[in-house]
Amino acid sequence: MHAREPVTLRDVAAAAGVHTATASRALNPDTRKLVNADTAQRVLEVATGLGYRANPIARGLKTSRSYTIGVVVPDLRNPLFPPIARGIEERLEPAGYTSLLANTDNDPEREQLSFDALRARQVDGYITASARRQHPLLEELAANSRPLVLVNRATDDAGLPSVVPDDSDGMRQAVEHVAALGHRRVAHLAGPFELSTGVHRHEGFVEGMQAAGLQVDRDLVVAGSLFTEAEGARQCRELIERGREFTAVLAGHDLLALGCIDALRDAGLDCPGDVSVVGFNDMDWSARFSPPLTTVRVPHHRLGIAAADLLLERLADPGASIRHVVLPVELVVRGSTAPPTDR
Amino acid sequence: MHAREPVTLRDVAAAAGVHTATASRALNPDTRKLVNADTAQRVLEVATGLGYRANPIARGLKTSRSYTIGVVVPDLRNPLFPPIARGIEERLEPAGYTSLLANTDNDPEREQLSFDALRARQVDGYITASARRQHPLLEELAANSRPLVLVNRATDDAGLPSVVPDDSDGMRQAVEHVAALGHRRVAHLAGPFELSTGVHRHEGFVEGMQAAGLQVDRDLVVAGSLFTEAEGARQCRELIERGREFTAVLAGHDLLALGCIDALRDAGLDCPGDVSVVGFNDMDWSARFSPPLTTVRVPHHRLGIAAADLLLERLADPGASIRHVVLPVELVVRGSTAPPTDR
DNA sequence: ATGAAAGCGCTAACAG
DNA sequence: CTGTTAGCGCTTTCAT
Repeated sequence: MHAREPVTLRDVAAAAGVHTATASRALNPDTRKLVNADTAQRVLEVATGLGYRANPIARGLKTSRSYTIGVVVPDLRNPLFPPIARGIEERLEPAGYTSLLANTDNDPEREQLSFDALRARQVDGYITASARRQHPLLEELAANSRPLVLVNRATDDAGLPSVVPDDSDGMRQAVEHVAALGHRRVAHLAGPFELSTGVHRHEGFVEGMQAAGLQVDRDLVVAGSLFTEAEGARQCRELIERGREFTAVLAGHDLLALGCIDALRDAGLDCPGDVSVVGFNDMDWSARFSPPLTTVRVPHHRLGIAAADLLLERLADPGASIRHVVLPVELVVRGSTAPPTDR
Repeated sequence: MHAREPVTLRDVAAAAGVHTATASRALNPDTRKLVNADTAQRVLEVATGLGYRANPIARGLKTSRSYTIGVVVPDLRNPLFPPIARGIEERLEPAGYTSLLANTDNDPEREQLSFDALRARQVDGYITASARRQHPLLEELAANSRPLVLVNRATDDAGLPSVVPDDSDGMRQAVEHVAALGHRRVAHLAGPFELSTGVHRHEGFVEGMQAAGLQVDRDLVVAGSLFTEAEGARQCRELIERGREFTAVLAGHDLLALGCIDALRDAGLDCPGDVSVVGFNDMDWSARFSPPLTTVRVPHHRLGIAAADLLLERLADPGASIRHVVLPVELVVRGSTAPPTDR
């Protein structure tokens, strides 16, 4: 049986024969010690008996805390983000926080809207995966209101705590792999340079090439503006049109790699027969693709957990020092890479 | 420039030289006509000038409306749900509602928790994709509180509005396809029978077989308990162990189909060479799998939009009749099906 | 048409 | 240890 009308603190207090303030204190673990153990016990029992459920709205009005965390992702359909969101949720729940998810669609206007909506709902903090390297909105947000943690992508300014994968190392591993296979003409399909993932993977590419004693040909680096299959295909077509020879392509994202493989096929080139392709992220099902994708595995779920940890830390102690966590990544070799062949 | 402290209604009223009540009326489109047009105009200008943003928490306390919709999904990593969530969001946003996403992980306990959290946050309505055929929790929720709309999965009881794909028709199309290819020994990997998607697809299988003049062999129907790759593999192994001959497998979900293809391969059977496999949902990237998956396309995004429409309808008129929307689905033939061969 | 005042459910001083 | 009082920001009577 359930009450039709929500039972309020007043109801509990009345039923327990105490004042609402006492009931409030008894119900709140932090203030429970202020009240007689017997009374507290009785209030608790009455509360559960009545099915009392604190109204967080009312509480928030008073405390200006909502026990809600705003999680902002650029696109839920990009397969990296669900596991990140899941990790965040998983870590936040036991701490008593609920997460409110918002999608920005990579659109600055919608992003502004999302943050506004979240702020209006008095979220206690934010975790966002939508950071660009220059991002005044985020800096302003962090300066003027609640704690903010960056996940997956970071800003150039180190003023915001962040949890990111070791992007440059991942790309270095990718270069090392194709270099070991014997590739010398290696191309790079870069992600957007206004994103940390875009630049850091590019840096890793350059460093890796140097470490392998290979030359970076600027004509074999194509900048991208999005992390989508269509963009990967476009970049690959551009690469082909430039007319420079290449036998391996290192993409800054699995979706870029998939689009690239399509464009290669359209141009009559086989992967990995003619060209090896490496992705980045190890998105779900990438082992099932044709060919199975060689890629750099990013621990998205753990990225989410670590970001939630950082936020919880700052929520507990807003003055805590700003930490930057970098999680290791690992190359997963599958079927889209092979030794180069003459063609 | 941004104010450090949020600007409140009081600030606006003071700046406009009116009482808070007047400011409130001017700001709310529904009550604006109660106030002098000039005054209203002035208040509006001052409000935007000051960057005023109504505190929905305070408003909700009074009106018990939060302009937030709770969206409950069983698992964000199941690739159907992000597009559904996206569709919901897309439709809700212009209507002034924000959606709060919660994951249940297919766990009734977490589901209870999610609904509690949502209810506590005074959401104005719910859309859930977590319905089981018998689901007292949902019925109670709908009876006692805010409007609730079911999406993708429905309850047996028609008391709750719902938007679902035409599951039985989809499976009928799948049977027709393999029958036309010449298959006669057709197996079915069913989804959980406590879900509408599970039973309806099974019903469609039986009907389709009859329509094609084919016999349903009970040994060729394997019940499942989850929509995961591991479960699909388990079902497929069970099917093989039963020792009955079959040349086609119709799975109740793409993930089941993927697991099935794995198990087939482990048993030395090729898809589609030895056995044809059809999935259900047309999840993202299913054209890229090896082999590309023949499957039934479900319009997930539109499912979400329609569900949001239904909810908006009930929010506007709680007495409106309960509607049940069924969206058409369409078979997409790719590489996992082929004519049967002797083996 | 607008101001005054009360109150949504809860918590935080402040007394006692 | 517990009751009293006030008030979070807003909406809604009720007056005027």
